[in-house]
Amino acid sequence: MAPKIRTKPRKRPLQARSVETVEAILTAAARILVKDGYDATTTNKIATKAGVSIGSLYQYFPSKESIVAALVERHRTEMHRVIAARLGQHQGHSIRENVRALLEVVVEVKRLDPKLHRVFVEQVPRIGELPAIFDVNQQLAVAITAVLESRPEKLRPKNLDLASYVLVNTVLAVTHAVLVERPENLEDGSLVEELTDLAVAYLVGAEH
Amino acid sequence: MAPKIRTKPRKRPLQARSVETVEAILTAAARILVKDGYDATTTNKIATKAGVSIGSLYQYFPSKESIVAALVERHRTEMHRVIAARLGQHQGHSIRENVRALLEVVVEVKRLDPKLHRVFVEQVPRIGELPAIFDVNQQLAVAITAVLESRPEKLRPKNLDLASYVLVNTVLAVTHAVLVERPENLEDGSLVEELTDLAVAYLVGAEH
Amino acid sequence: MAPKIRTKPRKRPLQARSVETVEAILTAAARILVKDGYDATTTNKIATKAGVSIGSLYQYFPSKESIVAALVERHRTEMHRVIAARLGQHQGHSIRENVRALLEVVVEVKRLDPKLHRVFVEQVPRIGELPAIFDVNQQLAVAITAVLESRPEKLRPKNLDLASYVLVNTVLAVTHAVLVERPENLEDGSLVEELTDLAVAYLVGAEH
Amino acid sequence: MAPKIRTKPRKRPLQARSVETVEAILTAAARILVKDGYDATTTNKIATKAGVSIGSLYQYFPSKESIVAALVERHRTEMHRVIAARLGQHQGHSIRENVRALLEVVVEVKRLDPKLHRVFVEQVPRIGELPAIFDVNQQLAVAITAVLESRPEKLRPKNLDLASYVLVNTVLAVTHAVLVERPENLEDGSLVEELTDLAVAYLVGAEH
DNA sequence: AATGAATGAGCTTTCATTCAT
DNA sequence: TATGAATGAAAGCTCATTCAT
Repeated sequence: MAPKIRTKPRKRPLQARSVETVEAILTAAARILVKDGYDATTTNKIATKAGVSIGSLYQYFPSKESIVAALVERHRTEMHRVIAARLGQHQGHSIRENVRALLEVVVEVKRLDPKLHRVFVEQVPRIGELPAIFDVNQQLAVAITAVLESRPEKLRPKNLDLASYVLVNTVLAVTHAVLVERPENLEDGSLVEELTDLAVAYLVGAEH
Repeated sequence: MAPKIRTKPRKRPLQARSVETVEAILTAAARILVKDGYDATTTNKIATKAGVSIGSLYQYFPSKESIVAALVERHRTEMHRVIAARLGQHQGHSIRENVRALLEVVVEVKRLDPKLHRVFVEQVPRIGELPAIFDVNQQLAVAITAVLESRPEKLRPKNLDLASYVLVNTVLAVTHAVLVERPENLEDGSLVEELTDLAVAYLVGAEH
Repeated sequence: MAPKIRTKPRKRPLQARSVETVEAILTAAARILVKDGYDATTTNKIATKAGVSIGSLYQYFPSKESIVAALVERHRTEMHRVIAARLGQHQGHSIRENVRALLEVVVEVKRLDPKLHRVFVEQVPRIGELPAIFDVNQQLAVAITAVLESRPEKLRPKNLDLASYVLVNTVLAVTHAVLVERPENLEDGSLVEELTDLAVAYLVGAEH
Repeated sequence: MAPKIRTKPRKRPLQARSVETVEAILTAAARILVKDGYDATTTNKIATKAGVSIGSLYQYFPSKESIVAALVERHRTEMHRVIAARLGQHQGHSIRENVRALLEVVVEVKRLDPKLHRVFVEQVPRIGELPAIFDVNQQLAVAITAVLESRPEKLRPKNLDLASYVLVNTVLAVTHAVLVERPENLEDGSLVEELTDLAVAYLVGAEH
C-alpha cells in the first residue's frame, strides 16, 4: 500500500461541540481522579464517564498524562485568577492586615477544589512537566516578599528571602493539613487567626 | 472487588542466607523507589536488581505493597530511634533551647534518608495500613505539647492543641521543602535558626 | 511477542466483527478444552488459537471461567433444544416405546459434542455456578417420572422417585461410558436396545 | 515444555522413620485433596501439613502426581482387598442372592473413603498412568460375567459382554450418585434393594 | 470526526521442583 | 538424610494506545 498522506490538518477544538467534548472529558477525569485516585483512573473510564468514545478522547488528548496536565493547568489558572484578583487590595494597611489578607487568599485558593488539589499534591507522579501547580508557591512567595520589602525597617528576619520561603511553605502546608484533617478549623476562621499570629509574631514581634 | 492486600511479611528468615536475601530485596526496592518512583517500581525490577529470583521475593513478601510497608516500617523505626535518643535531653533549659533541640531532632530525622522519605510522603498511595510513617507527626506533636504545657503561663496562643498542630506541620513541611529545594540551608544551620525564631516568636513573643 | 501477522483481512462491519471474535474464542476454547483438558487450557492458548489478542479475549470474557461457562451454557441450551423438540412426541404408545423414545433423546443429547460434554462432566471444577449442565438430569428425571406416573398401576417399583433417579443416572452414565469406550454400540443401536430392555424389565417386568 | 511426569515412587522406605514420613505425606495429601480439591493441593501444603520439609517430600515422591498416584494405588488395593474378600462367598445360591452380594461389595467399596474416591473420579486429571482405579470396573465386570455365565440358560440378554458392561456401569454410577447426592438411601439399604430389583429383572425377568 | 474493536507489553503472583547447606 | 532457600516458567489479567471502518 502506498503510504498514507495526511491531507487534513488536525482540527482544533474551536467549534462548540469540540469544546463540549473536551469539557466532558476533563469533568469526568476530575471526578474519577477524586473518587478513585490517580492509578485507578484509566482513560477508558474517563471516556465512558464522559460519554465519549476512547478514540475521540485520544483525538483531543495524546495521553493520559496530558489530561491530568490539562486539569492541573486549569486548576493553576483558577488559582492565579483568585490570587491576582485579591492581591494588592490591602496596600497601605497595617502589616497584620496585609498578612491576614494574604492568608485569606491562600485559604480561598486551597478551597477551590480541595479534593482535586489533594490528588494533585499527593498522588500525581512528579514526572514530566506536570506539577506546574507549584509555581503558585512562587507567586505567593513573591507577593509576600513584596509585602516584607515595603517595610524592611520594621522586620526581625535578616534574610528576607529565606523568611518568605519559610512563610510560604508554612502557610501552604498548614492550610493543606488542616483542610485534610481538621476542616472545621478552616470554616470557623481559627486557622487564619492562628497563622496570622504566627506570621506577624515572626515578622515583627508579638505585640502587633 | 479489591482483594485484601497483605502488608505483613510472609515468613521469617531463619538462615543467614535468607536474611541477606531480604536485605537485598529491601535495598533494591529502596533504590528503585527513589530512582523511578512508586508506580514504576515493579516486583520484577526489584528482584532483578536484588540479584534474586522473583520467586524468592514472593517467599518473603506476599505483595509489592508489603515490601514498601517493610521499608516504611524500617524507616519509621529509625526515626523513632532518633527521636527517642534525643528528646528529653534539654529538660530545664530555656524555651528557646528546648525548641531548638526539638528542631534539631526534626532535621536529623528528615535527613535519615531524605529521598526515600520523600517518596513515602509524596507517592506511596494512602491505602491500607501503609503510612505508619505519619505517627512521627503525632510523636512530635506530643513532645511539643509537653514543652508548651510545662510553661503555660508564658505562652501567647490560647488553643495549645491547635498551636502545636500548627507548629508540627510547619516544622515538618518547611524542613521537607528545604531538604528538597534548598539543602544548603539545612547544612549551614540557617533553617534551624529561622524556625527557632519563628516558633519562639509565635509561642512567647519576639524578645526571647 | 509474536509479530503481528495479518492472515485474514477483516472487512466486515463493526457489529459482525466482534461476533466473529467471540465465536473464534469459543471455538478455540472448545478445541483446546477437548485436546488438553481444563487445567491446561490457558487464556493465552485460547487467544492464540483464536487468532485474537489476549486483550480482545478479555474484552469479551472477564475470566477464564467465564469462557468455559459460556461454552457450558451454549451446550446446555443445545441439549434443552433437543430435549424439548423430542419429548412428548410418543404420548399414548406402549411403555416400551415411550422408554425407547426417551433413550433416543438421551443418546442424541450425549452426541451433541461428546468430547466437550465429557470435559464438562469430568474435568470442569465443581465450583461456582458453572455446571448448570446437570439440570439436564433433572429435566430427564421429570420426564421419566411423568411416564411412570401415567401408568402407576402397572409398575413394580414402589418408590417412583428413587426409581426414576436410578434410571436417569443409569441411562446417562451408561450412555456416557459407551460413548467414550465403545462408540460402536452407540452407532448400531444395540445400546438403546439393551437399555430399553433394562428399563422396561425394571419397570414392568421382562415380558413386555 | 512438559517433561515426563514420573508417577512411580522414587525410593523405598526401608527404615521405620521413612515409613512414617511416607505415611505422613500420604495422609496429609489425602486430607488436603478432600478439603481443597486437586488443583489447590500443592506440594508445599502437603509437606507442611505432614510436618516434613519440601525437600524430604521430594526424596520420597518425584512429583506431585506420584503422590496422588500412590494414594490412588493404595485406594485401589483396598478396593481389591474388599472385593477379593467378598466375592465367591455366595456361590451356589440363587441369582438374586448373588447379585445382591455383588452389590453389597460395590457399596462397601464405594464407602471406603467416599470423599477421596470422589476426588479421584471427578477431579484428578486423566493424564499419565494415573487412573488405575478404574480397573475395578474391569474386575467387577469379570465377576459379574462369571455369575452370568454360570447360568446362561436362564438369562434374557443375548450379548452377555454388553450386558455385564451395562450392569457394571449402572451399578457404579448410581452408587456414586447416591453417595454424593442421597447418602441416606445408601444407609437404609434401599439403594441395594432397588439395584437388585433392577439387575435381576434385567437379567432373568421380574418374577425372580 | 467519531467510533470502539483490537492490540500486546508488561504487571503481579503461584507453585512444582532443584540444590546448597 | 533432612532442610528450606532459591528458582523461573508460566499463569491470569490490565490498560494506554492504535487504527480500520
